[in-house]
Amino acid sequence: MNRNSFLAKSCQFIRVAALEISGLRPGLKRKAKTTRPDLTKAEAPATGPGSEKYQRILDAAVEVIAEHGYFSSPVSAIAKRAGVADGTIYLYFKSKDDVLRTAIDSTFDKFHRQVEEEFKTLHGPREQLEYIAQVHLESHAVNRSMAVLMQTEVRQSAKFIAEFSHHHLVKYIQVVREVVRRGQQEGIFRRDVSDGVVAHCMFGAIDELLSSAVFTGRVYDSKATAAQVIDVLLSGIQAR
Amino acid sequence: MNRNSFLAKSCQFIRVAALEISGLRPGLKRKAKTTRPDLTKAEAPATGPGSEKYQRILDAAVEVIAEHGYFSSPVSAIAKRAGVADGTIYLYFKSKDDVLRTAIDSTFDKFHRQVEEEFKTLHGPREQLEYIAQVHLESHAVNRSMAVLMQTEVRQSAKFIAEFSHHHLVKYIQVVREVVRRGQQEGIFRRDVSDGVVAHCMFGAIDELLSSAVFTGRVYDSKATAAQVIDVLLSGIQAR
DNA sequence: GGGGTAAATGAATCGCAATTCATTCTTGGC
DNA sequence: GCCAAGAATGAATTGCGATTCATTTACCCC
Repeated sequence: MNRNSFLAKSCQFIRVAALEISGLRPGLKRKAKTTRPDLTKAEAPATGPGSEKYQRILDAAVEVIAEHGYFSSPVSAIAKRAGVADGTIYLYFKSKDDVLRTAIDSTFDKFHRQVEEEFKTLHGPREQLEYIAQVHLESHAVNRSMAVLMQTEVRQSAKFIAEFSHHHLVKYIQVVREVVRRGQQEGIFRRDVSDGVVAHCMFGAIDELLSSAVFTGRVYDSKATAAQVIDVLLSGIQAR
Repeated sequence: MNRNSFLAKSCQFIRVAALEISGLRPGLKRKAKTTRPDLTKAEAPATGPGSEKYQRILDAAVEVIAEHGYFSSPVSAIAKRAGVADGTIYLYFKSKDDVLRTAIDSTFDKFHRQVEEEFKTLHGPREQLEYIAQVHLESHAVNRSMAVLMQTEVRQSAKFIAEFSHHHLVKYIQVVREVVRRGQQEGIFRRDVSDGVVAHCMFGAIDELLSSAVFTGRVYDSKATAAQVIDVLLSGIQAR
């Protein structure tokens, strides 16, 4: 058996077909004529991180890789889904690795920025933990493909993924630990359990809920579920 | 960059060298002469699941895949680690997939048998949950490579892995849910949280602790950690 | 010690897929 | 309309790696 025989080979034509119809395939696009002239590298450069094609490739990569996994997703499949030629991807990214890395990085960055922003107005350990849990659980609804990717590829042992994505996870845990520690100092959380253990428990519990939702395709009410998880966890760690 | 450039190419010679020295390499083995005659297919058939070589290949596969990941582990690397020729692997297994599948299956089976056995004498929801948590956390110490494998490959999106390993996870969750439900009926656990949410939280929390231990290489006291996790969880779900 | 059987070997096959690059298209200025 | 310059293309290159199979080796029985 060769290594791709377990790949579902279909399903991709749908989106490509959609692109064809909407006239976004290169060589067919005509309507974009007005978008470039008026903004001179201030907004959307032709090439580079800001361009529309750059984003399209990233999105396509996330979708394809979520469906088939990194190693079972040929660059050609990503290119096809994005509606560009294989070689075009290398005008925007250094390598196949680089596409995945970029996608994951930007998602984590967005998460951290969001949390950081909210923390400015949201004090109180309990509320902060609730907020994190909720955003984490909501990621499913925000971008299902990305959620799948996070559940599957981020834990890969492939060195290049493991190394850089580890930083992001550590950062998440770090944030939760600090909140927990502060709660302990303020006397609202019990002090006889390690903040590290609590942080990992929280991350793990939420991640597993998300994971199960992702794999079974089940949909849930992220607010209600987050509330339950946090309720159990906080009841478990509140000072008596 | 080609797809294996991130592979560490070394480290493998150590075990192979050990095999060479101990004379286990085929063509060098002489001492095994007495082991076969006296047991006529009752104990260790030459080929087949019981044989020593079969097990050696499985172990080698687990180690190599834990180090490099499934898709970055050529069959030739597994063969080398096991001290057999590439082709030999296909005398014992249908394909590369089959080797991994077998390894994972047997580990899960062992876990479930162990839990089932212990449940015969261990009644009481609290004790049962504690036991599961402990065995789960101990898996790290029992076989580190296998623990790494479980953390990395089982969650792969590669269809052939996802499909069959999903059953095992579902079974784990099922067992925990039943214990929780019984606890709720007996009135020791609160009834306003879903048994499913609790089960996923427990699995997720433990799995994440394990995962972090596996990735950071940190060692911990599995009994003490299990106690903390279960303490938090049970405090969180105990009836008030 | 010879012959048959089973096990093991590893070089050769065959197909796939990352990356490159010579060629073609597009565009904006003249 | 014509001409660079920059984008985009996709066929060709290249190398890897799963699997096969003709050949070799080990072992047993007579």
